[in-house]
Amino acid sequence: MTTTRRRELAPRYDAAAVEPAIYARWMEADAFRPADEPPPGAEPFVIIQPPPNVTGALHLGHALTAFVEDILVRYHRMRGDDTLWLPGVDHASIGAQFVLDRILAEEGETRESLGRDRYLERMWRFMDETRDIIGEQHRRLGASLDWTRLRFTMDADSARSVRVAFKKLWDADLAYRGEALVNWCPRCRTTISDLENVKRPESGTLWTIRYHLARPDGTPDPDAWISVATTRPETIFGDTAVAVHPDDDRYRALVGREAVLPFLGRRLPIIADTYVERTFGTGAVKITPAHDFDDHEVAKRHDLPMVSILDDEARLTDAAGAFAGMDRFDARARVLEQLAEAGDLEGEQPHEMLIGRCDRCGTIVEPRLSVQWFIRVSPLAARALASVREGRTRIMPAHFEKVYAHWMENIHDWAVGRQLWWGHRIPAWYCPDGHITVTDLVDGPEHCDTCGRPADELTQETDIFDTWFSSGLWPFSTLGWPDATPDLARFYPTQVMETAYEILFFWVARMMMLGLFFTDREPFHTVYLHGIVRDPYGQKMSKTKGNVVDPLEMISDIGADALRAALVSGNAPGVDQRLSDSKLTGGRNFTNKLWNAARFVLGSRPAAERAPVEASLPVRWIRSRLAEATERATAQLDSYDIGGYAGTVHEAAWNDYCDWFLELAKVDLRRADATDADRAGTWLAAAEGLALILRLLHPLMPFVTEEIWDALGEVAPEVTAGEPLLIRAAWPGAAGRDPASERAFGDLAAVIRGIRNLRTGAGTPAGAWVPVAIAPTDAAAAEALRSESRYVEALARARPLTVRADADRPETVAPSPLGPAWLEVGAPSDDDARRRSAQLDEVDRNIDRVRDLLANEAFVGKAPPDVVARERERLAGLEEQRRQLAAG
RNA sequence: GGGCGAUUGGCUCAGCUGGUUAGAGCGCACGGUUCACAUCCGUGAGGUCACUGGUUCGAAUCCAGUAUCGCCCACCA
Repeated sequence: MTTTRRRELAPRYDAAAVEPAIYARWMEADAFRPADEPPPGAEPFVIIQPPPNVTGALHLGHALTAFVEDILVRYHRMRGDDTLWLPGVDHASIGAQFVLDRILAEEGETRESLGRDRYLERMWRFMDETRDIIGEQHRRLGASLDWTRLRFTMDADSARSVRVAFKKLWDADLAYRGEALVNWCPRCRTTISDLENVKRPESGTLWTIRYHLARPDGTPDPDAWISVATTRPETIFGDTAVAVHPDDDRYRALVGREAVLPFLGRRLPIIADTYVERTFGTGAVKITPAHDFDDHEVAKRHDLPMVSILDDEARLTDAAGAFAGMDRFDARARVLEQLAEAGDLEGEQPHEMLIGRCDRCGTIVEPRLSVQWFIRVSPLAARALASVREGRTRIMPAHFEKVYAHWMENIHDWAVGRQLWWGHRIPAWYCPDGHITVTDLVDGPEHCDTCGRPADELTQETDIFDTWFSSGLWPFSTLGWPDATPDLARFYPTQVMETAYEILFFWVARMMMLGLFFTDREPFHTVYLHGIVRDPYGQKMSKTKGNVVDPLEMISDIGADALRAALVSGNAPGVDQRLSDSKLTGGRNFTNKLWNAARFVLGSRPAAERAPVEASLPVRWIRSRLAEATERATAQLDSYDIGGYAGTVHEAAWNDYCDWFLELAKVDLRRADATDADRAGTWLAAAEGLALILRLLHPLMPFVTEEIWDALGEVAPEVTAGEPLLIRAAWPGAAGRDPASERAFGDLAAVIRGIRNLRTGAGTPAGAWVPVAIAPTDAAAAEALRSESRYVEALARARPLTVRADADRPETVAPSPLGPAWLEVGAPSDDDARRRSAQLDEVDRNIDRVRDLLANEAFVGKAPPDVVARERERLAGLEEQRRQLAAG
């Protein structure tokens, strides 16, 4: 005699207590780390985590990224793939400096007061304080990252990858130093990329200013002028020409003459260029080559001088004469004032325009001429584009491939230098003779590559790299590149890059370009882009709007599993989603449902030994249904349809297993005439079903499933295969479909639904037992009804259930494939009659439709045979329904 | 100015390469304190799939155009 073991699950699931304990158990079991050797024959499955910023507090975007990746990783791990999910943290140079500068300000220090070395020391201390925070937050999400491989973009290995990469680019003539116009943030005091220069419409003013024409002696003619329109009068000091459209009759005579620049008296040629819009402003444009991208192009075409007038903090330089030292906006006011006094301010009007602001600090960005390091990207972009065009890397959703292509085709050289301190310093050294030496040696070059001058006469470049340069190497630098490490051989190229579509250009494009150049392989074969998580009204979440949902708060409240279900359900790649309370509640309710189903199963084990027993129809049915769910879920995960997978397992668990199967199982567990073996068999099937559902659900809701698995394993190790940890359990196989049982049970369920329907129509109290009769359509139906009657009775609360001929049936029946069923109680009401006639009408409409379809020779002739056969079958079913409804 | 996407019941969204009577969750109505769960169960109402044409035996799905909304890119100072 064996004793039946039980383990009680708490009446309520306490996520806040369970989740940390489960995570600790996984860590203790070292469950996230791939085996030391790849399992024989196993396919690799590798995701390199997009490294969150070291300064970043966890937001829903991180959470969604982590959830999608964790689902894929847990799934592949269960499948036995050689699975690695590698975590990282990004040093976020400009972002980190922004944060540290604010802290320093509170301490009464500044970047300058500390100087580069002390500033960096301070930064490293700051890093030590903050580096682990984001990882800890990811652990609360349930992210099963291999923490033993945690990487930081500023660690020594990354630094070497960066140096080696840059040296290779330099040697291949893909890195160069040159003068160009760049976006300058006067507050961060660095160059920023086009992508970091965020342009938004703002209201400004368009001023009209008179530039007097030059008389032969070079002095301004008080009676002749050309009026130019500008939104930035302070740039006047940098003007080197005035441009008009070549076909503009108003100005044709002036082309070739000269105007005089106010304040400075510089003579400006009046040139013709098609860049000028005749209809805008006055049709004449002041050309400021050093502070405007368009003007810069014009200047290059016309060989104009370029005069820089702004310093690092956007104060005017000596080039502005008396205005030198003035802030750009103060200067604007003074310039306007003085022009007005001189009578040369002709007019002003409000003007809507695009203003570029620094993505980081919001300061208005200033185009500025400077000498910078660039990456020549066109050859890199060509390869990166071909990889996607030719399908070696797929982007999901697919329409982003067009966006990607468009960007790659119009790409400009990448200004990679940043005038910041926190980051990887560009490994270039200058010799007094002007030679440049680039090296990947950690201590710098031994001598000038060109003239051999010793190292102590060389000076290193002070600029650092754009953060995205080290990020662009991430898929392989994290695995040991440039060394041929075992990890690199084993895990590269990776499989999936999952990230927000917002950083397709920032990051994905750069990884593609650099990955192909350095490794000759696409760094991943699938790019999964997720959308933005918005508030219930479709607004972007932001601190200033106060509509931010904090994932950690949600986790304390409803648990990580619930948040995962809420965020992932119904989510499609590339589509923004609105996160509402009802979704979050839905996630919480689902964990609760699962918990309670498990409580029921664990608590209802009959005190009997397991014995072989013929499986009941519900048991055969649920096995088949779960096999089908497994098949679908597997296909959906294989095709990265995460939302679809969540829907599939949700429906299988809640609808099929809980609402139908467990109710049916109760019938057999509780009926008085069941044998011990029957009960044991039913319970075992329920436990097996639960175990299967736990496996299917584990990637979505790892904590609650793991906790239930633990309890289930104690009670019934035979269904958990003795595997103590669900995270290590095998993903189920999809075999076991049983169409005959599905069909048989489908018929029975139709009878049950029909009777429930009649009850509601008749206003029968839900708890009341009602006598029901059913007239089987044939002998097989009669047999089915008799052998399965107990299920119909219990689920429809129909007792007694009589199976007999329909001689005495009333008009109101519930038609079903097994025959019409009716309540043997009370007299038919008016409602009944209305229902019946509505039902008849609908059936008739459908019969007509299908008959017409089948009478259409074009349909029968051209539609595939299986479609025609299906319609024939449907017609037969409808006609049977009609017979049953009408016979009364 | 270019490009991309969206438009499906009150709300949020699924509906892949065209093939049952277009689905789900929430909300709503009605009925339920049956010993897993009221964070639940059962039943139901509610949609001419934005509009107009076209292709097809068959269109929410493919094509063209229109309208509205959203996003990205871009050199009107």
